[in-house]
Amino acid sequence: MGVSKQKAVENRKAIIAASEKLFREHGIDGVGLSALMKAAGFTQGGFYNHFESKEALAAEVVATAMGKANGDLKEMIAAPIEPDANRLTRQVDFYLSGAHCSDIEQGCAVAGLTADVRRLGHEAQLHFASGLQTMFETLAALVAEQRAQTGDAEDEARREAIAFYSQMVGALILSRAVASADPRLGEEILDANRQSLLTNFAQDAGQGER
Amino acid sequence: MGVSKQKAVENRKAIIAASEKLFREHGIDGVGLSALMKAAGFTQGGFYNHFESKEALAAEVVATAMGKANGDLKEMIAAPIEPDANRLTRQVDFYLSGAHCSDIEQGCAVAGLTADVRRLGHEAQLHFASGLQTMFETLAALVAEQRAQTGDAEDEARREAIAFYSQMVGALILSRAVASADPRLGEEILDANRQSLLTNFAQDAGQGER
DNA sequence: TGTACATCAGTGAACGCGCGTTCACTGATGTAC
DNA sequence: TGTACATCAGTGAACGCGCGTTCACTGATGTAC
Repeated sequence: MGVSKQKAVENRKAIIAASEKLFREHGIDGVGLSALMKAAGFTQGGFYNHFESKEALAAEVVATAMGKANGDLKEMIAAPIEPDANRLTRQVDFYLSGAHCSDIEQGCAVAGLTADVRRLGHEAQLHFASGLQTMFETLAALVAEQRAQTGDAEDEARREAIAFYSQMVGALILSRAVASADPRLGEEILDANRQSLLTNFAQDAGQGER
Repeated sequence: MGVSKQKAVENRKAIIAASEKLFREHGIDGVGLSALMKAAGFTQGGFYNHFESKEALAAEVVATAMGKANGDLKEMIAAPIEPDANRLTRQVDFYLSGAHCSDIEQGCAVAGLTADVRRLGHEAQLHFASGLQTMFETLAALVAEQRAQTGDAEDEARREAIAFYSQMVGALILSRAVASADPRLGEEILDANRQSLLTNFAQDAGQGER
């Protein structure tokens, strides 16, 4: 009831943030507007002061989630690292850790949203696709750097980056799908993929492709 | 209005079959019972003659879908093959084909259901996990056969099978997620993974895995 | 084999409920003079 | 700087709608005699 413009902008962000968590956990069809608004600390009627529809909110949620994921990745890459450490290895270890796997609300946005994106509106799908492009570009640079021989095979680096990321996402999603019914299998999936990824991408610097 | 027992059993199966397609396409929260029954050729009231609840139906759908997927895979493996052909290669080519990618309703049940399983009831999750176990076992045998040296490294074959399948599923799901918004990216994801999988799993028979 | 009756798959209307969305109302914020 | 008024974020009740589920009813199937 009477709120400064600045506060209104903050509140809008709070709705998006709360929605992202709930969407990831329960799916977009799995939460109602009243639950979203309540989680953000408001009553449901105010929703339409900020968004045109639930679908419009979903599009913004996807956009900010992808932006954040890309930001996090770039930050991690920019951070200093011990000279003999391997960034891809570190990325694998983090991504396929039990902690990341069980933290659906705050973990990787791609893994948390991929399954639902297909059923969202066009705008949300565009944001997702463009966010994924950025992610592949960042990872491709990382792979190229890892391979030392930067110049020659940019396409190859991108292909590897895509395959690398696809496997990570697949592993995480499968592991989460069985985590409750068969926790041991869930961990086994993470372990097997960690080992495979390290062997195929992170360690054999530029050796065995093709 | 009076139906033989045999016909009733058939009708029940028809409901499960129709539900599987609709669940995969729209998610379990995305279709109502009236749509499910209508797709199977009935009116909605009859649903509870066959199932205790929507959740119970979902559990049966997951069970039959996983059973069918495992049956298909085993059948494919049992089929004769030219002496120099590679079953894993053939599997990759099929799985990551554009046709399979766009056929969500009839394609791989795991890829079509994985994302929703986490939000289903316990029974459905159990069926999914046990179906996935079977799939891994079948694939591990295939990998072991491929590696020629069957005896020594059963664990290794299973690990590779899990990683192999995780990457395939991840690729398919990511590709589907962007297929509408960015079809070229969707195809690129399939291509990059196909190449990666062939390099890492199907071709270098028993060479580079520790 | 024929008749009488119980069963139960399928129908279609109805139930309460929560959904996404709309609306009249409020009052502090921000603006005009 | 002070006063008067428009704005608009937030409230809470209401809307129609489709959901999952229930129910009385139907009539061919299957059973008992």
